[in-house]
Amino acid sequence: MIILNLLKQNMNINKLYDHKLIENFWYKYWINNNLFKSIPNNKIPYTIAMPPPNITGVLHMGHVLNVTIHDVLIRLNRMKGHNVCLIPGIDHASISTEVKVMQSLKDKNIYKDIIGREKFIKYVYEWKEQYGNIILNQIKKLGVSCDWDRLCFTMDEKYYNDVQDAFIHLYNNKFIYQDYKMVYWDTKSLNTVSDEEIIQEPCVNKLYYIKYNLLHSNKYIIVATSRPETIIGDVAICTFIDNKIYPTIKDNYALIPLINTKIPIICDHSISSKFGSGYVKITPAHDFNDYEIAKRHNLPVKNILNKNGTLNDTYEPLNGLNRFIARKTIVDLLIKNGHIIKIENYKTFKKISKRTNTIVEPMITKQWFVKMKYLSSLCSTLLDNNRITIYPQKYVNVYKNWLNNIQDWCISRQLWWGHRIPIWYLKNQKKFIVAAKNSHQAINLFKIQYNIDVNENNIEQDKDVLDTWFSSWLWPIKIFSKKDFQYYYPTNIIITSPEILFFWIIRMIIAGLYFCQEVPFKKIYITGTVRDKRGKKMSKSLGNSPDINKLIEKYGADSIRASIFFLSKNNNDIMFEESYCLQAYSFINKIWNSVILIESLKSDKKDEYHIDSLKIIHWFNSKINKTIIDLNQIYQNDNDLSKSFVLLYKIYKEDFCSFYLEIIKFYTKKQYRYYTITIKYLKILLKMLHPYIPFITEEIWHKIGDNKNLLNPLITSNYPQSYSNINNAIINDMKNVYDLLNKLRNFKIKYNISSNDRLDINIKSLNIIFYKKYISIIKIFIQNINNVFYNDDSKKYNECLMIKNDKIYIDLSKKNKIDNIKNIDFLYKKINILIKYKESIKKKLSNELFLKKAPDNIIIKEKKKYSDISEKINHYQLQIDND
RNA sequence: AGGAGUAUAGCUCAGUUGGUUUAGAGCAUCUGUCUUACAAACAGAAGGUCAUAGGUUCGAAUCCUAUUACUCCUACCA
Repeated sequence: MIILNLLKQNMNINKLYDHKLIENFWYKYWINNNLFKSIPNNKIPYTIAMPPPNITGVLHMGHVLNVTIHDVLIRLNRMKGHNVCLIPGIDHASISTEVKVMQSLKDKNIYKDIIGREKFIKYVYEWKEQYGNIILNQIKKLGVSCDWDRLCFTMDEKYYNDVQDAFIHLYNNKFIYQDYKMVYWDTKSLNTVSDEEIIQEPCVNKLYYIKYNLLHSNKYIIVATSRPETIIGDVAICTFIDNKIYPTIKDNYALIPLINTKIPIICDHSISSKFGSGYVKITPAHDFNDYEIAKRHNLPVKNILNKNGTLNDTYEPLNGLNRFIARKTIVDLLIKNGHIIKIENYKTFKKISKRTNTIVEPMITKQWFVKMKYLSSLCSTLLDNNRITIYPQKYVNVYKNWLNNIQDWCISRQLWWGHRIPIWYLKNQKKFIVAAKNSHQAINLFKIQYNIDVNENNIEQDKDVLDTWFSSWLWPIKIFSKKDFQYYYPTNIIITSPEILFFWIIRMIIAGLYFCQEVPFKKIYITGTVRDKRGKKMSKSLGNSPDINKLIEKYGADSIRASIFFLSKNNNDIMFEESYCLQAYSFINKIWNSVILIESLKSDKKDEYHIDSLKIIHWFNSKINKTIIDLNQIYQNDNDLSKSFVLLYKIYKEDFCSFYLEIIKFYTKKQYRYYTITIKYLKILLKMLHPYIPFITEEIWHKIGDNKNLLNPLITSNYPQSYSNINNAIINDMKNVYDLLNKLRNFKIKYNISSNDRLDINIKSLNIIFYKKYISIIKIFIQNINNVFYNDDSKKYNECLMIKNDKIYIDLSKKNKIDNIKNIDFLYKKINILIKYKESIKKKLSNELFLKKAPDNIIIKEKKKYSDISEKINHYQLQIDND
């Protein structure tokens, strides 16, 4: 048998769909014929600015999801006659790029601090040339129809300029200010470090319980700390809110051990009663949480560390000591003076700089901020006025929550790769500041604003660069030329993942409103997150995303795109596993094979239909029109692309292949011709499927009918409109035919009826017309049916099927009867279920309150149900009795 | 710690304003079938106390409250 299979496969090998060949061909064709290109014209535009992936990126499943949704919407709207424009881009990604390039330079023994800023930037550009396009090529492989001529990079000259303009504009309008912020500091490289450059390692640390005496009493309080050397920087003692002892000590002061400085005792909601002693020392200069508390309580900030990690002169015995040696020294002193009550071990994390392997130190630094209060108020009414809609709805609350709690935005980063902050200082006199794009402008401004004459040599530009988001928040407003902006802006939709709703989406809206007085997009479409089978988010760093190139190679881009929609239901998270591609792959295979069948229907003869087959043609006509309408409804309402794709999957696989084609195939054998009408339906189906699976549909489009010319590709064809009325009666009829078929197939299996058996049946029904109309179709699927009698009382065989209230008697006299006991068991099981159901309805109907309060139509329905069920039970009971 | 979300078949999810549903799909499972487009196919079967506990109602998977578990975002662990 296996050999036979192999033989068959080999014979059909040229019939197999070769996705690699076909996908490459069509992408090239689309590009070469400028079919993705968009130029302003008199059509209505449909524009999407694609979220620019990082240049450090490699395509992972999350991108595939995002990018595919983009392309489906774009292809759909292109076919619907819009002037569509999908703008691709890449993001310079300051931090991750700088870290990545530093890493690669480190292997060559090159260090950025040694080679200097200019040379380093040169290396970054070299790196970008080499690796920056990987992700774009992968996007192309997926078939995404971007206008590649509009490719935009956040470090392009024009974009760079725009970012600087935005900063200067905000600065001149007093939205940008300088303030202190706590950041992590690398004491060895003397630089700030970002979260991405920090490794967290679990470790066991010591927790010291230290006695602080009170000033106006002989009591004391115990404070737990892991960093005893910082007690000399204490400015307060803090306890939790419900501490019952607090009222008795709140007007008192605590004395710092050894140095005996008096500090106030406060309480704050951020302190937990469960950890440590319930009292915390507040050292604002050296701890993130303490810094926040100090700000809330107006406490001073007392720095005790030098930038290289040694202690300063706050307390003479520790002056100049390394922070870890200082800890030992002060612990010894505290023990000697009886201030240490106990020392405990506890599990925590230490944060280590990837650059130098030293433990990082919280440090207060001067940074640039954007005032957000007024800016965020610009978007407060957008949702209520429907200027922007969010899909799915569940993110509306998240959006509002973010907007209400928005904090000022720290936009400076101590890096070299990125947009350099356009601020100029007078050397050695930092209080003279101007915002300017270049030294030339700066010199002028110093003269105008401060009346100071300066030259290139005594001014300097701020060394830091801007947060990457400060460039990407301008994305939708700065990717167009001035002329194009009028035409394309605002864009129609933004498609993105939930985690950057705050970082990016809200900020883009703010920028759009502030700089252009118009929202940047009308709809926010939030996709799910792609996870692996264990629920972990798929990402590069975890390495749990499958290699997309390999997946495309194996299954084809169409399959990968389709599987996204099989999985992404309701925009929920996707648990991805490679095996899920198989369903989509077999669907593609199915489509290809169905076309082989359809092409075999081709004939020179004039079309001529068998009278019975017209029903199926009319039915499919209604069905396809209904699908067109249903799809349009989905596209108009919420763009739940998974729902629409599954609808298409079902009509193609179940209605078209399993039903329509099976019947057509049957009549074709009898020399009737159905090619033209079938091609008409196929074309409509291809059009509707094209946005999801563009390659195979385009290929088939050119292989069928009279369409064998490349001048009329599917990608730019017109999207199908509903063209005739929907006959709901026939759709309903066919559903009943389907039910009947199921019952008969069941019956066949139960009674072990072989395909050679020919059986007579007698149908007793009030609706004989229905059976007479469709019996020819039923016979195609159930070839066992021999003579059919209607309401013939002389023919009442024992075996009987109940369908609704119709009875279909089947003569099994020519056939061995099946095992009676088994059959009776089955019938009893059925009766039991029905009796249970009957009871529940009886209970309902005998409930007076139900009869009094429930609406009439419900009561009538329940009564009808009751009588129907009673009859069914009787019917089954009768069968048992007869056996 | 704050905010949001989810809980329905082995898995991924539907389930319209509470009553046409005896809670449905698709995968996976099991059974049957080489059938001239497709065995990566076709046909069939089995599988569920709708997370738990209360409440509202004539009637709850659906509305309300509490609990539990998980996920995400933000901020963190003295």
